Amino acid sequence: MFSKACKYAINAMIYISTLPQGNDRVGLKDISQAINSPEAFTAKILQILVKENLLSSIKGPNGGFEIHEDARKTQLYRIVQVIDGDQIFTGCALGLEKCSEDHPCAVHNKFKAIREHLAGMMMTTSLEDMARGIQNGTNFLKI
Amino acid sequence: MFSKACKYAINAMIYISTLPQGNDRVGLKDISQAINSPEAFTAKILQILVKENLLSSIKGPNGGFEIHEDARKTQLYRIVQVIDGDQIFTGCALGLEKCSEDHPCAVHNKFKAIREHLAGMMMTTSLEDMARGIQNGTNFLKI
DNA sequence: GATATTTAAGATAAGTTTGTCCTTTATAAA
DNA sequence: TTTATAAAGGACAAACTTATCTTAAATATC
Repeated sequence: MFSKACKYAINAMIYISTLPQGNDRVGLKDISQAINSPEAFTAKILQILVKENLLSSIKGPNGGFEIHEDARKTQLYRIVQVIDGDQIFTGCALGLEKCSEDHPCAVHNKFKAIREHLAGMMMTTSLEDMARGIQNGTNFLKI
Repeated sequence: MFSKACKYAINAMIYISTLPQGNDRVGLKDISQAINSPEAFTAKILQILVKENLLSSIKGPNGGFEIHEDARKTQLYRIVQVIDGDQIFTGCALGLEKCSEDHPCAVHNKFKAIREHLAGMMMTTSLEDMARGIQNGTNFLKI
């Protein structure tokens, strides 16, 4: 469904969103430990998120990553879009280059519903929402 | 969502299912042309489907691939399972090794619905069903 | 039985994703 | 101003997927 990079991105962003605002600066090491991901690879992914302004970073001692108030409202849809592209939301399930209502692949209609279900859910789910489940111990970021 | 191998497998199986029963033997060349796929790679995928008895093959002159009556009732679910495994139907969306009701990932519940939607659809859709859309020109296998 | 045809199987190559390592840049603190 | 720390960036390596090529095996036709 999602690439590993994308899974790391989502978990990392949710993790940072669980930290108290204003006191949420956290280093790479902590992040990759919290989500059980390879450190250097995670760094690359965070770089992309920083460039896309979904996350901010501070270099130097006591540096790290922070996620600001607005960014905590980021939808999961946006993270997938930035890391994996939106192929999963818009692409043809059977790989036809030009799959459309006028020229539908074999499963076009059946998949439309699923894609819409997925996109809708991802579009209406924010980091904030997900962070809540982690904070109260209902949901988990690793193992 | 699905690997290329899996997309080729589904399209190939649907294509063979569109041919009239009893007169449905078709060669690799025709298949890969009908679904616009690389010939040698398609051959590898068909080999797997033959081994799994979803398809039968005949070597030699006038050889090719055939799909028997029962096999036309094969569900798309089965093809995905054979080519990609059932990770997509059962695996954790965020990559947790042990994601479950008791130890759910951040999106566990929201994804459950989508996975069930997908699995249900794939489980209730057969090659036969899809072949009909191709036969009457409503749906397409390439471009 | 010899020949031609077609799938099976194995080796290998190309491309992509995942992962690591090393150097550079920024910056806080001494 | 120097030093230490942490992210950024580039190069490279490993693993996996996709794709190709060559040889082997099976079989229909002559």
